[in-house]
Amino acid sequence: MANLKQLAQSLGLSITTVSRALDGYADVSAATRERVLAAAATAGYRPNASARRLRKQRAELVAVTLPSDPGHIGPPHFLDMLSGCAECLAGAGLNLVIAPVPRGESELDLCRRFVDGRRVDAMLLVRTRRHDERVEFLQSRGIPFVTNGRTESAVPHPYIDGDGYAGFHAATRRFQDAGHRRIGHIAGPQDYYFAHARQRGWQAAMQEAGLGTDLCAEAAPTEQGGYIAALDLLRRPERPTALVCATDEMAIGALRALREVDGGEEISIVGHDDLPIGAFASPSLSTMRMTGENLGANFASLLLRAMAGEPADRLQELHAIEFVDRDSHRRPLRTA
Amino acid sequence: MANLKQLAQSLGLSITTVSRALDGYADVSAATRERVLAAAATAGYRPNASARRLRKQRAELVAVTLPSDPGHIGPPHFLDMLSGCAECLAGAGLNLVIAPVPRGESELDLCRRFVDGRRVDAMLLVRTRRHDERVEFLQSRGIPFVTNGRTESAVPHPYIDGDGYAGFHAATRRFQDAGHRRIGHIAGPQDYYFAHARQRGWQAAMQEAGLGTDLCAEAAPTEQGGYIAALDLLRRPERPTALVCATDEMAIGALRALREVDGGEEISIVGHDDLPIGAFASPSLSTMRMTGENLGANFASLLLRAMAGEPADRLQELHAIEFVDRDSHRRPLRTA
DNA sequence: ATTGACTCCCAAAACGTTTTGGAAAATCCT
DNA sequence: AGGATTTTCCAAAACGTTTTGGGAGTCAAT
Repeated sequence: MANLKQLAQSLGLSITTVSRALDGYADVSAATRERVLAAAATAGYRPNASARRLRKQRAELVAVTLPSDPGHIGPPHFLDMLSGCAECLAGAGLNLVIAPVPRGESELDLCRRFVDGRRVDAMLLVRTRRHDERVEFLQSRGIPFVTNGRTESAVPHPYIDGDGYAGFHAATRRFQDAGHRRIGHIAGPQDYYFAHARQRGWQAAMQEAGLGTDLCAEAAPTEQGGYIAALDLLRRPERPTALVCATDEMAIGALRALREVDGGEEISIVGHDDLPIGAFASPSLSTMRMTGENLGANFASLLLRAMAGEPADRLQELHAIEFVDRDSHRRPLRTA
Repeated sequence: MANLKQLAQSLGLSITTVSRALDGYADVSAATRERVLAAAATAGYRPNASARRLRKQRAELVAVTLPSDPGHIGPPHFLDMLSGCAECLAGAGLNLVIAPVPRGESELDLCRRFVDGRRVDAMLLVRTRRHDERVEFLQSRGIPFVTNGRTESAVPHPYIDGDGYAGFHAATRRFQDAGHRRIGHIAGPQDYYFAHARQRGWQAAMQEAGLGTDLCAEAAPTEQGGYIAALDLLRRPERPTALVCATDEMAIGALRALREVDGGEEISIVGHDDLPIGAFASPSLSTMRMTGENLGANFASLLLRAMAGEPADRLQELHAIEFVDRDSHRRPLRTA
């Protein structure tokens, strides 16, 4: 309610002493500290955030930019991740602001506004592109940041990511072991790193097995995109017997295509992300997920370490992918 | 890059004049304004946010509390709403911080921290409860806020909400008109206002038609909750022929139950929220949605008006619900 | 009595902006 | 020419905190 001056006045102490008492400095006697603490509690005193920020030259804020490009803002569990992240940051006195890109402005402009206006102490980047200009900008400014997803940047930066290449390689291999030879890939936009890595994983596994890599369709990372891409693949002369989809959302769209096309229910399919809703799809969606608990908290603690000055190359976490087996990946393969 | 003092020095002007030139005051000559603007542009000057906030006694921040209760944080499209909201607020110079409730702390404590520490100028509340202590607290502090969802608070407060009562009443009526008599309701937690309103809508329609209201099951507002509730209703001796579900997520869970139970595919079902994924469910999910474009922007502009001092009773928006017809609500009714 | 160490406290500066309350210079009106 | 008015600028205060650089006292050792 009140400010430091009033509190000090009511106690007959100086502002300095009250401030230091509250901050637990040693050069305040135990007796006065008690007195100050009690008075602060009954007055409901909270230091004015703006004043502290100005004095300490720290905004106590972290921004995460939200892409607003392709209809969808990101996977549905994305907010859970942000929430876990914000909670962890709050433990360090930092608040998380979400910064969607306004129309007519680029993601880069947005970063510039936040960084150059000293509105934030650090940034979080999600949905990284293979070549991401935001990364270059933040590196040039020397402001701490962590990305969720890698980039092809020449100079290393902190990131946390799942090993999509290995995951999709393994998933494709698994289909091959089950006897599939025509394994299709429903890919996300290839300028996103995650989409490209997943496609490369599928591609490599096919090539290693001496199989063709033309059963591939790229689309928006949404249910609608997956639906369209699946229809495309199903209409080809050599129709796939199994589908590896870049995301669960795309896989769920593809599932509808499979239901609508004759013989579609014989086609196996697997997604990625482990959306809760996948368990309730028809058939229930087999998928994969990044290992590890609480991605959000992990993301946050990487950022805290980056802010503490730890070098980038020690702040790169690549997590293994694990399978979540349900029904959709093992539909009876009709041996043609 | 630089600050006002350096900029002024390099121009041979006073801090005052530079500041006023940048803010477009009339008492600075056109010539000097040009000069200042040019210098500021090349220097990449952005006013220090903390300093301005301290001086203007405004945090330029708005917080939205995120409930972290029942596994799910909210419907999947929730982040889209927040994003639209944040974008609109940014147009007014306000940033949106997301504030998940840390474990061991109540939503009320969280509000207190933000409000009493002057960390925010206003608050947004979502997932309101019928009796919501956050509302009472914010009212007692006199800080502007808007809720997404109504409450049963005695004193009026700004809100934006869909007319769930009318929507569920109409949906139930519709089933009755199609010949259904045993219409079940899958309800959300009744301490949430939205869940209670929707249940009351169903209940009223049933009573008006002289039908019983015992085909009701309450569960968590998730796919899993809907699944469990549906199984419960399907096991009853007098099984429902149609289901009205509080949310699309619950409806999607219920769809799985219908697939697993004999004769389940004869049961009609409708949800609420118009999740994109509903179009890809099997069968495609009929649903309903609040009318109006861009809920988030609407939410934000209500808040801006509240901050401008407009009285609460002029800031209450109740939007009609419209049907989104797909396949699930008109499955052939076997006339028993 | 002086020195040194230690304890407890405080005045004042600083953070970078916005705003108040003029002051000087130029212009206009009789 | 002299007053009134307008134009253009600025010094200084204020916002509320943290931190710097001591300043009194007290106590023990010299």
